[in-house]
Amino acid sequence: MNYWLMKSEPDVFGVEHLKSRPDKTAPWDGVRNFQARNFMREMKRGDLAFFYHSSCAEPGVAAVVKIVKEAYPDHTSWDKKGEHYDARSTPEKPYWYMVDVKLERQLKQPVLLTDIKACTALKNMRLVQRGNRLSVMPISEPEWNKILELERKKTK
DNA sequence: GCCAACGTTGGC
DNA sequence: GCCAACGTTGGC
Repeated sequence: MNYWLMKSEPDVFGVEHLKSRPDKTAPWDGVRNFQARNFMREMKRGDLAFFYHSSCAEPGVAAVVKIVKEAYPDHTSWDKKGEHYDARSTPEKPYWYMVDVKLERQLKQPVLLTDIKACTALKNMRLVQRGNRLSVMPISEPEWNKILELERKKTK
């Protein structure tokens, strides 16, 4: 099993949106970055990911989600009227992919970016390295556990 | 295949 | 809203 972190802007699609979806499940569409796409294609059903809120007042990990459907073509890429349209992608030759995620649980207290930055054990995370802009990234098991530990500490 | 210009991300 | 840092594009 692998661990991941996936970023989304809560104003556009946050944990609250996911929660309100049928079966608390939604496609992770709109990723238009090769590295992020490739990571999504490596995801396996049952993998866990942190749902990270970016570009907001308090950026940080807000929830745990589970990958419930492995990578399949992102149909928003051939919707000409949509925001995520890309002429290179067609149903015959898809260019971009997405996975389905299901809300596992919302964190009792979000683990904020400031918390993560303050934690020496998490120094090597891609998330906190300079100029990081990747929206989907792998996380090591120790890092995964450390973040959950930070959650427990905050909840106390 | 290099690299400048451009657009985007995302924290502050 | 600013701007640093990065990925992508396109001219050569």
